[in-house]
Amino acid sequence: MKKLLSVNSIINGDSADVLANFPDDCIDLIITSPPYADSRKKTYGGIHPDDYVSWFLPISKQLLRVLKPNGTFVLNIKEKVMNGERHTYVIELILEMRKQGWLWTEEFIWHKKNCYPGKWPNRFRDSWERLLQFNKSRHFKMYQDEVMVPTGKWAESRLDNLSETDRTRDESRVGSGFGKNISNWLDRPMAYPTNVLHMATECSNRNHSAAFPEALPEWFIRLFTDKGDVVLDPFSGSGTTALAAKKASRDYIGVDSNPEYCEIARKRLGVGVQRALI
Amino acid sequence: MKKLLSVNSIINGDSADVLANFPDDCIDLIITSPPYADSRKKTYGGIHPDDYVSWFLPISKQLLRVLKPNGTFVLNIKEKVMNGERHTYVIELILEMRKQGWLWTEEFIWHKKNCYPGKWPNRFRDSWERLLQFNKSRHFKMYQDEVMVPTGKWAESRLDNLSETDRTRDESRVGSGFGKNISNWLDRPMAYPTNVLHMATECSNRNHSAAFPEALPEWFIRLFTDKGDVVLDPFSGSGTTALAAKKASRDYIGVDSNPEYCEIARKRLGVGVQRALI
DNA sequence: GTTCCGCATGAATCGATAG
DNA sequence: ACTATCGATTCATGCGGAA
Repeated sequence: MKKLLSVNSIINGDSADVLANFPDDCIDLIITSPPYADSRKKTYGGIHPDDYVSWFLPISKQLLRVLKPNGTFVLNIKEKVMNGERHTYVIELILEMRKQGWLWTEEFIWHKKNCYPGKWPNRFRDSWERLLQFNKSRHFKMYQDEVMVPTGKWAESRLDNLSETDRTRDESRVGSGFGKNISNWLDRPMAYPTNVLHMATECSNRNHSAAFPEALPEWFIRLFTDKGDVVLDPFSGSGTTALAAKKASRDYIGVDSNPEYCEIARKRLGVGVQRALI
Repeated sequence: MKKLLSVNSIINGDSADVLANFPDDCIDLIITSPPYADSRKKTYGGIHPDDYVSWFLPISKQLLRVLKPNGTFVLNIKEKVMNGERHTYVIELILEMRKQGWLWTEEFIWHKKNCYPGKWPNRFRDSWERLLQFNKSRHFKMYQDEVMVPTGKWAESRLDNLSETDRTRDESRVGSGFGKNISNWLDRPMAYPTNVLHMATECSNRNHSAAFPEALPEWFIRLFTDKGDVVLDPFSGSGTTALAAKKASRDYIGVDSNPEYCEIARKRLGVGVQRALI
């Protein structure tokens, strides 16, 4: 039976099941922030940390199958604290995914500049998350020029004509790799970024829990795909990844088990249900 | 046989052997940056990544024994790239150390603002390292007030008259949590830091190559110890940890297998060989 | 005394070449 | 085939000398 791929749509269903109907090697970039262990119970059912790896492995197996050989999988994840310790399910997951055939190419750090407030006697606020990069082969697409940033303070301090306000505003843009007035940068020296991304979390009070800021998938989409490529988010939630893909003229596929989230995502994307054959 | 502890000294020898002669529960804080896998071949012999875990476990076993129940172990480490992938020895080490009885309390990120330059087709510059916090029990000493930092907005609003150079210097102090002119901060709002530390590596030191900047051990020493406590670095190298401990009025013990590094460290510390019984 | 600029210096990584 | 060595690439920082 010929398998079908629904492009530019948000599909309601369990990721493992939905992905099983996708053909092989059809996705250019997977970027997702899966439900964290034992959190968001109301919407996803709450996977216990001890069960997290065995829950995720069937999905990552499908992801490996549907990803093109030169594609990339970016997994946003962070381990919970349990009994005063960081749980080990994330690092166990890395080891198990490598056994499935994934290459663990890199670990980016997402530094959340405005992380959740709070105070505990034995731990500071958690202001970073992992962005694990997995690949199917060592030869994957990467367009580094798309995410270049202005050089650091060393160079900026020698640009006398900039006002302090301008400089501050520009610095805040450095993290995302691109602002709305890129023209300001055209005459500035540019450098390649590092594997630490400085991005503030979006604290919008929508009906859904915002997993990550739009700038995050946008950055990886520009880095790892061409226009017209297919971007998949197997836990699309409110559709941030899909929206970033659409804005960047990429095709998107979102999958989520929660029908209400799917509706919210479709509204944000301004689409009904479209189907296309490949 | 009663075991002896040499306080305020740099001991030349293999860590596992030297530590075996320490009494139980005598160290308040261990902070170290062990030789990274397959690097610094000339001075340490170069441990192959595949052998790293089995090489380190006997040492971590001794460290667990000599650490006080309310003490802390901070391990600075980062995995190498091998065959296009991040090697897994660090995350395997975490799992194995937990089997030894260590609690993996937290993972701090050291964001190296001035990381090594370079360009590759499939990877950006690596600008962060892990600072793994291990403990013997859930009830460890922690003095959060000692590392509070000024809140973010002050630079823009209150210090407009400062030159860019001055401001840059002040900002660089923020990462360490304390500068030489703390008086400047006294009237500013202070906040607790997060688990991301922004520190530049010290790159222009002539005689010795320090693994990490002095501000790094200084920060953890203030956070996890009282004055008079004993700080151990089982891979002391040029003695940066010991120097930070001495400046903070803590006792120190450094161990290094390289006699020349031991001499450099002793010179920096301004000591010969002192022995003290406990 | 400031400010500005030049320069050396890194816990790096890849791909090609040589044994 | 598999390992060891080498050249090319690249940029934030702090120091020292100059304006």
